Amino acid sequence: MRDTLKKAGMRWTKQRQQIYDEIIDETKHYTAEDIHSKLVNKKIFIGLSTIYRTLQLLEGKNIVKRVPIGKDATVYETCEEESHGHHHMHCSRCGKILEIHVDMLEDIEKIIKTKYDFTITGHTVMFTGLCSTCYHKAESDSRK
Amino acid sequence: MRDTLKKAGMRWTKQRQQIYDEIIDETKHYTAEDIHSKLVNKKIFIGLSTIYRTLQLLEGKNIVKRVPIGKDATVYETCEEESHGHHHMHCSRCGKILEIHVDMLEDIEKIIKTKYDFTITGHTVMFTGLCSTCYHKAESDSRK
DNA sequence: ATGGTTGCAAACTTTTTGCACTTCG
DNA sequence: CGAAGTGCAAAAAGTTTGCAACCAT
Repeated sequence: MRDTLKKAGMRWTKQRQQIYDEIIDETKHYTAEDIHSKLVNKKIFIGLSTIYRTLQLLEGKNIVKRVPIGKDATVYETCEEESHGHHHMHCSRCGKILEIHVDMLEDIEKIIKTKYDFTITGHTVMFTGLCSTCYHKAESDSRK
Repeated sequence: MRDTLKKAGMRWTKQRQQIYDEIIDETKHYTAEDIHSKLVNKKIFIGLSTIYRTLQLLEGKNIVKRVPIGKDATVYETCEEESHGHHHMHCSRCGKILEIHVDMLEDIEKIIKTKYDFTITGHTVMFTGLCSTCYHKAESDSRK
């Protein structure tokens, strides 16, 4: 990331390093607010606007990407190095987000390239439904 | 839609009818604002908040669904009756949204049910990349 | 030195909410 | 009639922006 930014003539600042530290080991999803409060907990004070600006920057550089979760704030996740990674399942009852690790889109992407001449650089898949727990709860609710 | 709402003990009002008329024949995407201004153009005045409330309601009833497009406002589309329908491709250069009509997730959904016991009721797929036009433009740009 | 970067506060946008009034059933 | 729905205006919530000070290179 440091090199990517430098190559683009941008600077590697203390703030960017600190944001980077927050999101790099992160397998989870986060909003600008999330990062801000995690830093505040560590007594590190960075302006919220800096975080917004940094996330936008990193999105443009394909270091983070938005995930279509959360109807209020913009949720991001750190892009994975290898291949295409995981997908999401969103339980419409409890709101939980689960990750799926199933290889699935490789073949489809080839078809799309052939059929539509669209060059794919990334994708987001979100399944909606009921997680195991909620599915069973919903069943027993309906028996009442 | 009328029956769906009535069954849930909700009322079929003039406003809901008018919003319904706007979105039903719609193959496109729309925001609350879009619907509002289309109605205003037809000299129909409905409070914006009513539209927000209605869209939320319809989302819960699976009549419309959000699509992860547009970083500013919430974009919806009307759910399709049959099967699972289409998916989206978002060109990161020109911003155009293209629709893909490729059957793809049926098999994967079965796998997910078995592997994760997650009951899928819908899904959203968004591919990011370059459309044919932009891909060729980008190529020639890099030769300059 | 110089131009990208930050912090702060103010501005903006989108979405939500309280409440009195209206309307469907 | 009574409960659900609407409109309006005010409030929230999230995000962006202008600008002076700051600091990597």
